[in-house]
Order: sequence, then C-alpha cells, then structure tokens
Amino acid sequence: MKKELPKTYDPSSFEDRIYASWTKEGLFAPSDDMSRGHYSIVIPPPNITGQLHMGHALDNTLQDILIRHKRMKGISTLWLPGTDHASIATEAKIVEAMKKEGLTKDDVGRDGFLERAWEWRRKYGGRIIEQLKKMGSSCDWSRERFTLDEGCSEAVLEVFTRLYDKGLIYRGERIINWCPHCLTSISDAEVEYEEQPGHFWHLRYPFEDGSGYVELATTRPETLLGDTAVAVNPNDERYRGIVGKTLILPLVGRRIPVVADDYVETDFGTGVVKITPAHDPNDFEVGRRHGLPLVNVMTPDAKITDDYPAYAGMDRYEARAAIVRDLEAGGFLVRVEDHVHNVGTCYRCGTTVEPRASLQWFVKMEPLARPAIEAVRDGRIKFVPDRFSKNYFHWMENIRDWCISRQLWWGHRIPAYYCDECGKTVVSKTAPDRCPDCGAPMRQDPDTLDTWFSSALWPFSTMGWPDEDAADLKRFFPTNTLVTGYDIITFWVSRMIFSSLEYTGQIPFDTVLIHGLVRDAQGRKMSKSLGNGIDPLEIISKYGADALRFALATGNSPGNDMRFSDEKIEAARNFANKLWNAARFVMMNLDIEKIELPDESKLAPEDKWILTGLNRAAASAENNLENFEIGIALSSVYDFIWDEYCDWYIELSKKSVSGDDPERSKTAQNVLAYVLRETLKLLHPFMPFITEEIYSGLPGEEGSIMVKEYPDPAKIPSFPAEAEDMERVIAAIGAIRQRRAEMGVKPSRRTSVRIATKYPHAFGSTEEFFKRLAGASSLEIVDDCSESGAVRIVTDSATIFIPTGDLVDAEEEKARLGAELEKVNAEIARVSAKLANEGFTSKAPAAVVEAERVKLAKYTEKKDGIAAALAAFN
RNA sequence: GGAAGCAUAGCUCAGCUGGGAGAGCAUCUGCCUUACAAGCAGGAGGUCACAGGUUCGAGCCCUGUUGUUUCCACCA
Repeated sequence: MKKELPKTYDPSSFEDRIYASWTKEGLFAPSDDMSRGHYSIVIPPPNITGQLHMGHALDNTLQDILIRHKRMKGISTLWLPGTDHASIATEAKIVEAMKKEGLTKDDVGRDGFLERAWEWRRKYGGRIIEQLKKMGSSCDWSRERFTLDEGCSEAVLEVFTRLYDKGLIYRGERIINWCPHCLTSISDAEVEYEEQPGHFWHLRYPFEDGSGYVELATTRPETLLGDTAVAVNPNDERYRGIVGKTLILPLVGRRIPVVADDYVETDFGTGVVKITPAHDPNDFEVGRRHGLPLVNVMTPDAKITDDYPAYAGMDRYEARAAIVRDLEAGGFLVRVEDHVHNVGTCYRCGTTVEPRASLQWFVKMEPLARPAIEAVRDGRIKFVPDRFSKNYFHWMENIRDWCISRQLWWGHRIPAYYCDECGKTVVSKTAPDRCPDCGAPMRQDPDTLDTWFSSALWPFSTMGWPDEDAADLKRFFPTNTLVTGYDIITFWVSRMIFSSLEYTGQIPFDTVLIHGLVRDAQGRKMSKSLGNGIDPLEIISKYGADALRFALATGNSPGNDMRFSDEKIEAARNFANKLWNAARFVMMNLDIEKIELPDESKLAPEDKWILTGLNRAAASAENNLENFEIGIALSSVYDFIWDEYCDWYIELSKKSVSGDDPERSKTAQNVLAYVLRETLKLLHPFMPFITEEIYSGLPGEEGSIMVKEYPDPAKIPSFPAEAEDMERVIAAIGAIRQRRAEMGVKPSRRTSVRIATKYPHAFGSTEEFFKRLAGASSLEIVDDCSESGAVRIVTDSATIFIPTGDLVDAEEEKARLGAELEKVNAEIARVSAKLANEGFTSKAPAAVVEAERVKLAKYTEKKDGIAAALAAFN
C-alpha cells in the first residue's frame, strides 16, 4: 500500500498532466447543487493581443485562490473567462502586419481588413488563454466569451439603442483627444499626461487700427493658424479698453476680436490668451461662449492643411519651427522662455495627443454617474481596501461626457444610419432598408465603439443579458468579487458599475478587490521599453506554477504594489520542496489502507498538540480568506506546515512511527496522514498542483482534492490544555538546545537530563523526545536537584539540570542565572505595575487583563525556579 | 493646484478592529541528526521617519513636518 514520491520536487513532471485531468473531469464547471449558495467572478478579459505578464499572473492567482476556496466549501462556483477584442491594440497589429506586405487599410477595404482581423484572432486570440491555463486557473472554459462575439455584440446594440432612445447617447461636434498615430479619437481616460520641457513664446498681435499691440504667450505657436480670438479677463484693469477691438493675426492676416472671459487668469503670463477653439479644450469652451468659429488647421495625422500654403504638409513640430522663424522675421516674437508643461499622450502608443474639434458620439455621464456613486456610498459595492473608493468618487463626481466613437474598423460598429438626402439619423439594432422620411438609401456610421464600451457590459453580457431569463444571469448575476488592479478603476470598474445599474438595475458585483502592480526587483514598473519584464511562463517552467502563485500571493496585501525577485520565487520553490519532502516522509512510513483519525483516547500528547495547531491554522486561513487577506491566510498555512508540522510534529512522531508498539505506530501514521491531508486542502487554493499530486497518493483518498471540503475548524479536534503541556516540553527542548549551542557542546555529545517541574504529567513519556531532539542520553523527572556540578536551565514551567561535570564553571553559571533573574524581575516589575494601575484594570478588556495575569504567573514561576537554582550554589 | 499611498532588522516586506514588534533573503556559529543542504539547530541585528496630541496603554488613532511614490486636474 506504500506509495513513493520521487525524491525531488519536479513540478514540470506533473503540472500539465494534472491540469488536463481537471479539465477532463469537468471540475471547473459550477456544481448544480446550490444548497450552499453560489459565488461568481468574471475575469478581467485580457486583450487578445496580449501575452501573459506578471500583472495577469497576480490578478489570476488571486481570483483562482478565491474561486478554489469557495468551490471547496461546496458553493456553486463560476469563474467566467474570456478575452477582449482590444480595438486599438489589435487594429494596430493588423495594420503593422499589412505594412510588411506593403498594404494599407484602404488597399484591402473594410471587409478585407475585418477578415484579416478575425483570422488574426483565430490564430493568436487563444494564446493568452493557454497561458492562463499554465497558471492553474480553474475557469469554466466551456463558458469562454469574447467581447466581439454574438452575445456581447447583441448586448452592445441593445445598450446603445436604449441609451440613444433615452437621450443619453448623442452625437455632436466637440473637442476630443485625437491620436495622430492611431488616427482615432480617444477618451479622456485614455490620455496620459507627462511633463515635458518646452517653451513659452511671447508674441505680439497688432491692432487693426494701428494702435499698437497686445502681448501674449503660448506654448504652441503653430496653433496660431487657428486662432479666432484673443481673450482677457473682464476684470483686468489693464485690458479693459481693448475688449471689442480687432486684431490682425500675424502671418495669416485674419481679423480676430478681443473678447472678455472669466477663464483667463489675470496673474498668469501677460493676462492675454490666444484662443484656438479647434485645438484646445479650454479655448473650445471660450469659443462656444462667444460664438467664435472653429478653424481646424491640421489633418488627421497632425500635418498643416492646404489652407495654409506656407506650411501645408508640415507636421506640427516642423510647422512650429517654421512659424516661430516667420514670427521672428516679422517682428512678432518678443521673447522665448523655458517652460515645463504637461503634455497629453496616447496611452496605447505614447504619441502626443492633438486636441481636435470633430463630430463624435458621446455618452451623457451625469445621470449615469449619480446612481453609481450612490451604490458605493451606501455600501452595496465595497472596495477592498476602502481607500480606493475615494479615487472612484473623485472621478465619478467630476466626470465628463464619454467620447465613445473611434475611427477604427475593429470593434462594434455604431448602429447609426444616416440619410444623405434629408439628413435623417436612425439608430437601430437592425439596418433600415431606406430612410423612413424620404425613402433614400441609408449609410451606416463608419465608426466603431470604444473597446471599454463593451467591457463595461462584461459581467452581464457574458451571462446572457439582454435575455433577462438567461440561466446564468439568473443564477450568477450579480457577481460577487471583481479582482483587478487600481490602474483600471476608471477605465473599467466605474463603467461596469454605472452600466450594470442602468441596464440591469443591479450592482455588477458586491466587492472590488484591488491589487497593486508587480514591479521588478528594483521597484521599477515592468515595461517593454525598459526590457525589465519578467516572463511568468519562464518562471513557471523553471520553478513551477505553484511557486509562482505562492510568490505572488505571499506577503501581498490588497492595494499595495509588490516587487518580484529571484529570492522570492526561490523561497516559494523551497517551500514547495519542503512540503514535498514532508509528504515523502509520511508516505514512506504509511502502512494503512485509509486515513482514519483515531479516537481521542488513543491520541498521544503530541498528536493532540498538532491537531490543535491544525485547528488554529484552519481557522486563520478561513477567516483571512473571507476577509480578502490572502497573504495572511497563506502565511498561516505556511507557518503551520513548516514550523509546526515539519519542524516539530514529524520529528516528534518518529519515535512512534518507527517504534515497536504497532498500535501507537498506527495512530501516529493516521495523525501524520490526517494532518497532511487537511493541510493539503488548506493549501490547495494557493498551490493547486503540488497539493493535488501529493493528495492523489494518499491511501484511501479518491477523486480530486479540488472538490473536497475545505477544512472546517469546527470539525478539527482541538485540545488546548494538552497542547499547552506539549508546549512546555517543546520549550524545554528548545532551552536545552540553546544552552548547548551557547556552551559549544558537540551535537554528538549526549548528556543526562533531569527535570524538576510542577507539571510532571507533561513530561511523563517524553524521554525519547529529549533523546532525539535535545541530545539527552536519559531523562529523569525529579523533585529537586541540589548537586552543584550541573547546568541549570529555567523555563516558566520547569527547571532543567544537566550534569556536565567539569564543563560547568560554577561562577559562570551563577552569573548567567543572576542575569536571567534580573531580566525576569524586570518583566515582573513591568507587568505588576500594569496590573497595579487602576486605569488599566478597570478600562482594558477583561481578556487583556487576564493575559497579563497569566504572564505574571509564568514570570513568577520562572523567578522562583531561578532563585532555587541559584540557592543550590550556596 | 487637489487627493492618496508609503516610511518597521543590512535588503524586500507582513503586522487584519490600539494590549510588550514578525517573516523571507542576507549575515554569524555548529551540523550530511537516512523526508528535505532547495535542509537542520542556534545566534546577532529594530528610539517602528521626525515632532506634538488622544489614551490606563500607540508601529496602529489625530495634527503638523520631512522624504518618497502614485492618481486626478491642466495656467494659455
């Protein structure tokens, strides 16, 4: 019946095999048994262009831990996976690929392009899914979804038409962020600001009537071509007289007015601002207030239009240089100063964004934001940690309308149809045959929707919405936990919340578990450009997926960034190896058909001690997992395995297992195996592969560990009193080891040990322990020992005598004991003072006061022991 | 300009509702004690950034200061 594990822990030899067997047995699908409730998570869908990186690895490890834990608790559990079509990123890839063939989008046309995109998706879209599987992710792959699949597209159409009918989606000419490289609009959230050194060019614009100039400063002189006014503050005494006058725009010759607007700060620059409504968001607003014309001076790829022949075709930076040169030549340049300013860049490609007035589709946010704010404020949705709700509120409360149209082809095409004859617009899920007003043919809007528009629907579009009766929707929606990084709260989390509330009337999830970024060993963000990214797949092939998961989960607290280093992953692998070897030891010694926890009457003190420890570890794991304290949950399991089970219990059990009492041996085997089995279950959500591999070798166990019941502390026997006695023995062994090490006693040298204690029952049958673990040749329980040639070690429950003959220097012993006495006296003084403090005893919780009393009693016992030991020298 | 996080052992970090500071790595000493040298046993190492405050009691709560990181805003 004995099963042997290979001598070394080699995760690559079993991880893939185990994952395949889980899949084959269909263990990832939710169970039909709903008696213990249900629990669901939707995966943050990775981009189909993506390769697994450490961020995914962390995100998915956390989700898998939560899911596996709930599943083991018998809850019907769904982890719904899928991918995101990632409009900009994917389109860029396809364009790039076509470029190698010498083709452009226009060459192949819209249909040809989409064919290529779908082909690309078929080829590479599953790559990241396969990588997630390497992590051990227990997603229900039979439910895998894609943001551009039929169901999700249906949801998008439904939402768009509903919002349009409600007046919450509108089309209008606004200033939007335009990426000249991606050639599309992007939303405010997709702009990243970075500080860049630049200049302030002080210019002067002449009055038409020849009465001089106004001086103003700009960081973007090339936008001068689009100036349609100059503005001053209405309360600025200096400029009161010029409001309403007309200026001649240098180089262009356009007549532009001086307007008064509160937007202008009197104490910044010269107090005069040039207004370019088509190329600056603030100027756009000023322009609207004053009815100024929009003059767009740039092409989509940020080159000057043909309207300005002197600069036509130049890109914005060439044009800037040329215009500055011409301004200087014309005497319009007063001076140039250095200036650092924030420049908006595209979050996808890093190109400097060009604000640009254009006709786009928007979602009216204010009415949607209100209930979304309320849902978090009243606690229906919780952020863990809570502080991220502040970010959320700030963003939601200052939200601006969301630009959702993209000048891309890969994505959900906007279901708006235009009649070129009469100008009619129809928004409809199905294409109208012809214009309902004039009967002319209609033309669909060429644009697609922001990728995040469909991601915002993910928690319910994947469950079957808009079919309100869809089985999954009824059963698993709202979902429970959303696990994601703080970097996409605005992009995604907030949009799911308002979307779900608006369309389903329900919250999308009750808890948002936020994690930080995984940084490199130096604390830098992992990035492609730095080349400091650590590839999770490489880590897996070198150390195993369990080690990777452990390294990511341990010591990680919600919302905080973490560093990933070789030391961390090695420590994780070492732990796996430790567990592996412990299991190997247990299995080598097992001679039982199945694991049965023996009656209490058969249990030895050390058995009761380890069971009590297991009980505590199980309680800690359970409580901390429920509170999303995943790192703490894991460390309590880790500590139990290494410090209690391996370092002590296995050593203690050796005397029984290999002893000559068959019944005692059987009991010890059963306890060893029982604790190992329950420990494997405790650890399984964190390290699924190694736990499954070991579990499958345990006698009498059938099926997969992943669907066994998670250890319930209420069902694990606990013996606090006996465990405390065992602690006295462990403390005594520790104290002897310490003294021997201090005295430089060779490990091979055995000495007899005598123990005087108030707790003789605790030390009753422990001789073997002292022989094995404390270098003892014999153990004797004595009432007292007054011989002087002995080392005396005093713990709070025993005085230990080791007659080491001439090794002992009486004076040294006295000095050492004296020092210890002093120490313990100081402790007694401190605790006594505390207990004498009426403020403490009356105000502190009873349990805390009691704990102090227990401490005092222990210290006092120790003091008495030391005093007695000292007395023996006199 | 606004907001938030972080500051704990040489390094990287835990420390969950306030009740005498922990881990991993590194380091020092001694061990191949037949599960494990990816290990075992033992040791050293901390005014918990600084200054006040609240409290019987503060690493933890409050105020301020310094350093550092991030998010938001965008003053042309």
